[in-house]
Amino acid sequence: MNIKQLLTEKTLAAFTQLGLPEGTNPALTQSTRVEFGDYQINGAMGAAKQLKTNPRQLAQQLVELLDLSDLADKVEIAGPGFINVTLKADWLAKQLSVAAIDARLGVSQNPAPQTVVVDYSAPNLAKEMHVGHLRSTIIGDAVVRSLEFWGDKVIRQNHMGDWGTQFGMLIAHLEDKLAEGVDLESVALADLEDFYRAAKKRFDDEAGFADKSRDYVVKLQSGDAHCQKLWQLFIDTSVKHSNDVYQKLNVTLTDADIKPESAYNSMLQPIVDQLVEQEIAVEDQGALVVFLQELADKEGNPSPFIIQKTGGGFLYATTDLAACQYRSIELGADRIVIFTDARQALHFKQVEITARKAGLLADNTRYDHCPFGTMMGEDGKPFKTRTGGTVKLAELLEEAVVRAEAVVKEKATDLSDAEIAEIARKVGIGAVKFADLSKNRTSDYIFSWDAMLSFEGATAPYLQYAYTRVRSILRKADVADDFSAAIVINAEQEKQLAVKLLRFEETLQQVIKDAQPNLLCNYLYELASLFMTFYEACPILKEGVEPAERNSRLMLSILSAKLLAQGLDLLGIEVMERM
RNA sequence: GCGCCCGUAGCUCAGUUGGAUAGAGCAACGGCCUUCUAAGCCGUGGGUCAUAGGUUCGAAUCCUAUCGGGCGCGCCA
Repeated sequence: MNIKQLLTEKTLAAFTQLGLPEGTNPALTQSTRVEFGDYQINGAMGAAKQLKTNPRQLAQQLVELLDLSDLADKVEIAGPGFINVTLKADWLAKQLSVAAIDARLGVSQNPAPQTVVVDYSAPNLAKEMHVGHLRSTIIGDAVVRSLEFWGDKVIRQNHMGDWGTQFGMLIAHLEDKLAEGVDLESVALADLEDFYRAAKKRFDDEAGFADKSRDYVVKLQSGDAHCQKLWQLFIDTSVKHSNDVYQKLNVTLTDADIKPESAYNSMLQPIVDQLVEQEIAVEDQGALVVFLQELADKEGNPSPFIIQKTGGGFLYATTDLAACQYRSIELGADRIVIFTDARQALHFKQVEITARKAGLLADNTRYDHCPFGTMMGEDGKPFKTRTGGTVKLAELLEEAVVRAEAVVKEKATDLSDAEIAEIARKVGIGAVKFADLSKNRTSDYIFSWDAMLSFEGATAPYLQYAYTRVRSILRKADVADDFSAAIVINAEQEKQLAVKLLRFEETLQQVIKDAQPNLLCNYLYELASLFMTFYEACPILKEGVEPAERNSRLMLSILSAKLLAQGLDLLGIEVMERM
């Protein structure tokens, strides 16, 4: 059930009857204030402007043509030409009855499933995952889950960085460590960050090490068996580390989704040759460059895009072009969605333009680079820890669980240690994820331990708590999930909750269209908040509640619980029976 | 120098394709637990939407300029 879509269709039909030009925007939105009803049609004003007629008169004509008698009990014209629609309680109740017993909770079936390639997480395997990787990983995963719930075919792509120049340095260092007889797992690669730092120090300070490193990159990329073997050891360990983090984060990525940079190796030379052949790339100062007039500055200087270095080396530009071809042509993607930070915006514009010119990206493949801001410290400057490093993601997650456990222990007295540990894990991880997922800004964002680990207010624990409150009632009432009863909406709190419950699909559509899970976070918070208000105001199992009212409210509670759990699951946040 | 993103309450942020009186949370203050879990609920205060122009019935949203922040601009990814 998508009320907005339903009303939009009806409004458009009335527009057509009025003889308005096709494509006139009905501008139908959720009402901004309760006293304006549930939905408002703002399109009459825009249309009147085009036709140079009186907006209120046009709105009047529109209202006469609009037949909303089955679902609305008020359709009023207000102000300069707003049309306010107030939904009928009976109609809402009927829709809710359907949704409550529906496996998809009232969300319609995707009429035209698409193949969507989603590129997210993409850690650099030379280093340990740090907090900067959080956004791409969990936003991407939330969008993936949403797309799959809607019914699209999703192909996850973890574009891991495993082929860069740092690997020469790491392999050289690893070789020396192994020669010293150091155990690989427990010592050498136990802490990837330390290992990287040690290698980097030698690269900067130790005579001959830098040359050896560069030599090893060339050997690695040209297929030297020894280098590849060492490299593989390193990659395996690093991937294992990433998998640990994914598991802790409740992220759906698996080894099957890994399509690292190295996987495109054999495609690079042919693509470069093709671009030269097509005269898209030209030689300039020894390198092969694509000059993009589309991104020229004011003076008309085209934007340069290097696809092959002097000396024949490839760059990430080349790899990303190969990824375009693989995803668009080979996988047949209708849409490619890439989650990286905003610093790469220009790069991906260059990739798209070049790939389209060269036919590496089909015309009917939509290419969405979804950027997000750079992470800043609490002082508003680029984020660094006191020691100048980064906060490890694994460390943040551990801290979250520890802090959550302290709170759970304080609040809950009748839970076993095992239950406490489980709740702390879900609450802690959920809090970290929700704190990040609920922000939309494409601008820079501030990393703060306290904000990340807050359990009060608009946080995951608030939503989880709302869920446990409903479950507690349902346990007490001893009703099954398929409990069915007539829904009657009387109280204002019931009405507000009812409308919100029926807006899940609207929200889901928006999340998918814009690749913005924060809209789902907002929705779920509002849903939980309205449930809390309903819970406080409308007794269910207390004495004096008529059976019909009790059962109706139980129905609202059941659907609230199901939607909260489903919505949180799309965000990769777990719920629990009690906390 | 050129380009991209951004500037909303003390702090962190929402604000749907331009809509009515700009909303939450935190912090502050005042209420609410003998009754469905107080990680909660109800209420109060707090804003020249960076600044100045412009477009129009209507601008936080669109355009221009200025100031401020971040980032990017050829052989790292």
